Amino acid sequence: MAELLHISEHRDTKRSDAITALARHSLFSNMPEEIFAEFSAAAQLMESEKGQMLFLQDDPSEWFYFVVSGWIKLFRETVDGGEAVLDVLTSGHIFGEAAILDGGIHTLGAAVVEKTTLLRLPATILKNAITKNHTVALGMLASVSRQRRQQTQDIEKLSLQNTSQRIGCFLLRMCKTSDVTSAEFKLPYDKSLIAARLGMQCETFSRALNKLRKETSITVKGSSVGIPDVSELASFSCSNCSQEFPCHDLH
Amino acid sequence: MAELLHISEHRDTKRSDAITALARHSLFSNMPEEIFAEFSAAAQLMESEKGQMLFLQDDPSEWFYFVVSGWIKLFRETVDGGEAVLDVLTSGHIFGEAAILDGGIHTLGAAVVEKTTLLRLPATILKNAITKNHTVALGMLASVSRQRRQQTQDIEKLSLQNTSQRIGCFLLRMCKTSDVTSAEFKLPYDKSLIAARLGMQCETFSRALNKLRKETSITVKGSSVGIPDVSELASFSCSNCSQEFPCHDLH
DNA sequence: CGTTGACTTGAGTCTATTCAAATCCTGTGG
DNA sequence: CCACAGGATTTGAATAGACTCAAGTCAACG
Repeated sequence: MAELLHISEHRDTKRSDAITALARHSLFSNMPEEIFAEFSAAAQLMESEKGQMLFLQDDPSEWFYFVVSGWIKLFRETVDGGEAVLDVLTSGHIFGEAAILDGGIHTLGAAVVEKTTLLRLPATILKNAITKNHTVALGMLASVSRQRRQQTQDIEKLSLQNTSQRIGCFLLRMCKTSDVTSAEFKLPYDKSLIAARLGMQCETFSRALNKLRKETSITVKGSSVGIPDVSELASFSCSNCSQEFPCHDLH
Repeated sequence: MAELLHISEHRDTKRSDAITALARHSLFSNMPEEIFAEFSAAAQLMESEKGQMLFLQDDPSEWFYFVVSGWIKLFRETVDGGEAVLDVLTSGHIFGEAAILDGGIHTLGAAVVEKTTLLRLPATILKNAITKNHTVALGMLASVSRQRRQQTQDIEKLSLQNTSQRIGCFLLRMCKTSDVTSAEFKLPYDKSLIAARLGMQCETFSRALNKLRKETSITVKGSSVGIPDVSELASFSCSNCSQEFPCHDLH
């Protein structure tokens, strides 16, 4: 029993840490305490393994989720097997909440990309909170607006940039601050998933990354990327962007 | 003076008709009367000619607009001359309002596509109304959500459908009701603009439309389109869609 | 050490683009 | 009412970009 107790204590710690993180999310941070308490009481900590489907497009929405750690992809699947990856999310982001505004039906599917810890929250609480409380409605409005801006950018990029440029912009978004001149980092998830997120095949990704390596001074070794001259990469990638570097990450 | 008076009376009639139409828009229809009165008092009737720019991307947002009649395109322009058309709007739609949620800066440009009558409304009134009034905030939330759904669909289509299929879906959306078996109509605006809206060149549009004509039973003569068998066109176009026909028009 | 999955490379193909030229349409001035 | 200029649309030819399928390489893991 001691062992179980210990595990349970550990789990409780994890859960309360997760709720602390949840409280920092912009949708929750301005929320009246008594409403946040509802979410906090109902939140369920979940550990999910790679490949698990959390919901599918057209499912009725019962829950929405907060990512504590790990990676989640949002996607749409077509009748004949195609898949479009609309977004890939990690710690600090919520997903599935938009269904509340879409007639209670998910417009995207969500799947676990690698071992992920989530908080699962009842959609009804959020739905009621939006209806009842002005502050929550404004928070939701800000959240949906951010998504709209992000999608606007994605459409622009799909329409106007070639594959190398899209990869270049993706790499630039990995550079945390906007005023760095050089950067080194690891790719956040599999190349094949990055390819899907950018709307290309993985073979095309591989070749386009090679082209980017030839035409700029970036280095790539496995998942390690070096960008010795950020502005050089920006001028290669963003000539077909409407925005100056940096293409802010709009999450 | 009689003539002037007559014109002025005519103009007043047009303006009040426009305001009646405005009142039917979902953002305004549930609004408290006293708030709607503010919009109604401030609304300015505008006649705009083809080519006029209403605002550009990155402009500070002072106004938003309601389309009384005509056509408006929303677009982004890149550094080196490319343009992505994000949407094309007509009677009954508003645009430019999203800037209120984007830091007061327009994320898209707006241009008149053909002679258009607009109501111009001060952004500050809407901004204040959203802040002050819960119902207005909920209306705005519904409006932004609709845009988000629409963009999600656009991204899916850009990622997964070829040019002929995208045109096919566009034609299907022209069929007003979802249960028709056949339809005849005129294209709503220039083919070159449809091409841009669907993310392709006009030459490509022309060829892809020919292909669609060869592979389905649709007829095209100038801007007149006949669809003798809607379900046939749907099965050609929507095999790469995640949704069953009809791809609802989400405006 | 072999297996598995991720990634890369090669070859061929297809789709959409570019540039150029022809054709169609429409509004306008005569 | 007609001829015509200018824009819209179509067509042709060549090209470029991305995709598919197949094969090979690499690295992690049991």
